[in-house]
Amino acid sequence: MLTLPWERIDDSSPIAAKMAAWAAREIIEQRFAPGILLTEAELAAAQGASRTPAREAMLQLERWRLVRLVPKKGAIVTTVTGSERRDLLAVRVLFEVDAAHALKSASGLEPVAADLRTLLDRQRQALNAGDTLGFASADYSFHARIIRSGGNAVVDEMLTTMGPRLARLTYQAVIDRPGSLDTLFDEHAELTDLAERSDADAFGALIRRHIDATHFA
Amino acid sequence: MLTLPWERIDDSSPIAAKMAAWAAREIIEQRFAPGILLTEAELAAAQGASRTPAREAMLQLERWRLVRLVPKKGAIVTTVTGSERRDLLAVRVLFEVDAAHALKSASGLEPVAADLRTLLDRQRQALNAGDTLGFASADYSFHARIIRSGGNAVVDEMLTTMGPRLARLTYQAVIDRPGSLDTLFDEHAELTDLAERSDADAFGALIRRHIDATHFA
DNA sequence: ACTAACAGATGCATGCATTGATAGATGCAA
DNA sequence: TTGCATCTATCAATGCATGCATCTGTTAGT
Repeated sequence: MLTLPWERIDDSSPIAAKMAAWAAREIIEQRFAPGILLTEAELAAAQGASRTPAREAMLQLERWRLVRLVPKKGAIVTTVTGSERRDLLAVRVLFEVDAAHALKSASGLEPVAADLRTLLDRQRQALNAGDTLGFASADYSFHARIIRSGGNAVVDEMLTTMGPRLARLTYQAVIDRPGSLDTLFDEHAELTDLAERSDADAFGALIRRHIDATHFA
Repeated sequence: MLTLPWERIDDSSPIAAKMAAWAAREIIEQRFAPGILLTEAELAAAQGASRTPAREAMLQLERWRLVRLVPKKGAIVTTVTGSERRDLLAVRVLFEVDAAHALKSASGLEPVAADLRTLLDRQRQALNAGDTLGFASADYSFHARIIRSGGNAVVDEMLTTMGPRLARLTYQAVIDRPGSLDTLFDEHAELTDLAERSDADAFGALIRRHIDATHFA
């Protein structure tokens, strides 16, 4: 279903994957603050494992751009800058619009609509429960569902890589500007409506406006 | 300059990076054939190092999708499928068209044109010298220069990740259909011309046609 | 201010346990 | 007796732990 790392970890997952998912959540939920230095030894100790999987987890975290690896020094938790937000969301919207375009000349939006409705509900439930990370995850899944419908495997891979970063953005949007959530919900609902009516052009146009309203208001 | 891995390795690079770059070339130049099984020990022995950096290199190779990592078994060199080609180039063209669009409303195409001319020469020289990988690398740089001009850091990252895969595609196009190179050259030259004339619309349109002609003829 | 020693962290090597595949042996049925 | 399925022992490769060397930033001392 193209979910976020911490949603697909179970007990049998490799330790490295567990540690990466755990650390990603720590960073996104700001228990590891931007700027602080993480070490392999710390990570290993925190998870009761050795440095080897910890190192592997560090590489993952760097791939997700949640930390910046400084040779012979450590891993510094990154700050979400304005330009990162802009660039990241520009790519997401690029993928979304492209997927919407692909859908128009293919199977249509109907198969997607039901899933979007479900994911929208999940978002609302998470928010009501005060589960900010759950909300961010559901928001990611909502957009991922649209993009995935384009059927491009390479796009899928890239979106998966972007996942934790996108979740981090949404998490911060919820924390920093809770008022923007109403708009977000309205637009997601509208997107779902348009999907149900298979209006791909309006769908694409709304996606563009949606980004601006939610993250750059 | 946004180059390929084996172009930015020097003696002081980490062993893991060296091994990954070396193995990537072995795969792209088909000394490691699709389907064969690579092991960490092999890689380590071939480079006179231990398994630890070899493992790290394996993770890179998997990220580049040059191998598929099978747990407790090894790394299988992937095959370039038709769908991979389609999806990969679809993403490249998506980035290119977007970059061209961004340029139109920004600084214009002129600053890019000179670089494209240089890279086009590099392609021709590599081909004359029978340096197929050099040709593929220059081709990548040509497209990368266009995309990078869009100024989106996230796009840059993704393109970098795609680099070895794109080089592999071009390498195989040269090997399999050398006749297609004339078309490729003509179109790259035409793109350069359009860039010099700052005709962004024609530029974008030609990019789309270019992909089809080179890789799906 | 400059230098030198120190401490902490990575980079890399290596050893051990675990696991998945495979070849060979074994037993049973036709 | 031969063919086939199954079971087992072995082996190769990873997953992980750990130890040592190297490098970098810092701090104490002159």
